[in-house]
Amino acid sequence: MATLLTIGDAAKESGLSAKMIRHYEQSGLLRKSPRTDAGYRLYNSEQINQLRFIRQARNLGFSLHDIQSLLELWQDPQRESRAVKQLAQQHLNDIANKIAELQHMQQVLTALADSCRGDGSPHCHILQQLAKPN
Amino acid sequence: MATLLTIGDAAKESGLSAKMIRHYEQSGLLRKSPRTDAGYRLYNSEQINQLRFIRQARNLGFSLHDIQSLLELWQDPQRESRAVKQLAQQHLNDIANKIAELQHMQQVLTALADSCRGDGSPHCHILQQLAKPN
DNA sequence: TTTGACCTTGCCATAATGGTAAGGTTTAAC
DNA sequence: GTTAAACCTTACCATTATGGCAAGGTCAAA
Repeated sequence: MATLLTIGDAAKESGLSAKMIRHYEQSGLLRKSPRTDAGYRLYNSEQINQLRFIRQARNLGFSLHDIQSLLELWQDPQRESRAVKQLAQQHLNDIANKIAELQHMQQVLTALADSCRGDGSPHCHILQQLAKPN
Repeated sequence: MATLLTIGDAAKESGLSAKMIRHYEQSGLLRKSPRTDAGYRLYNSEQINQLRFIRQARNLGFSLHDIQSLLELWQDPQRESRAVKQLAQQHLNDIANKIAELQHMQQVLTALADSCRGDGSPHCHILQQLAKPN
């Protein structure tokens, strides 16, 4: 009783959009799914799981490139968890870098905004600072 | 003695790439610069300042769209600092949201990574979690 | 049989930046 | 004076992940 879903239902089940599922297939992240005679894609529960896997990895900010690796590791019974952890660690590194970058912007811009009256007068420290030769 | 710089020197002075300067011009952020007979773009010091302004705003993470507004405000003696501050505040909001999102990823992924041995065995809590129906 | 809700592919758009290619120009050196 | 290096020009393509639209085929229910 392998229930087969069309792409719209697969999308609902997985939380991805049908558009993206097609895109993942076309970009090689997913194997080509079987089709009905009319050409409709069909997904079984194993593939739905795979779609969920992708969605959850996307939610953690992994790139599709990394997700390809994660999928391969997932499906490889011989994998070493070392490899997975390394991907995660690398991604955590990227995340930390981005956070730091954003926090720096936040800090500088907050200081500028705090020193801008924000009233009807043209004087504005923010613009002044942006205009500095620095 | 209005010193005129070609785009390469303007790039060095401003910290932007020549490529981007052309792009900003073409996308309407900058007015078309005067050219030599041979068609080379020329920049005076006022324009160099404008380029620096753009670079500094980019460093704070403002979008080119916002920078267009900032430039217009900068050049408008009648501006109200209110408008500038509002742009800044909005951007700070976006920044805070992005940081929160990244921190959430960081938190979840850190917990997962911590519970993965990262050794030679295939068992991996990260993959397990990603594969969960949830 | 009709109609609405699906599905298909293909193309375009986003945001900001980089690369490359083919070709003209200027400058400095020989 | 010619040549070579270092510029400049435009135009096109690529990136990342996602969405939109259009034109057209299909399926199910009324």
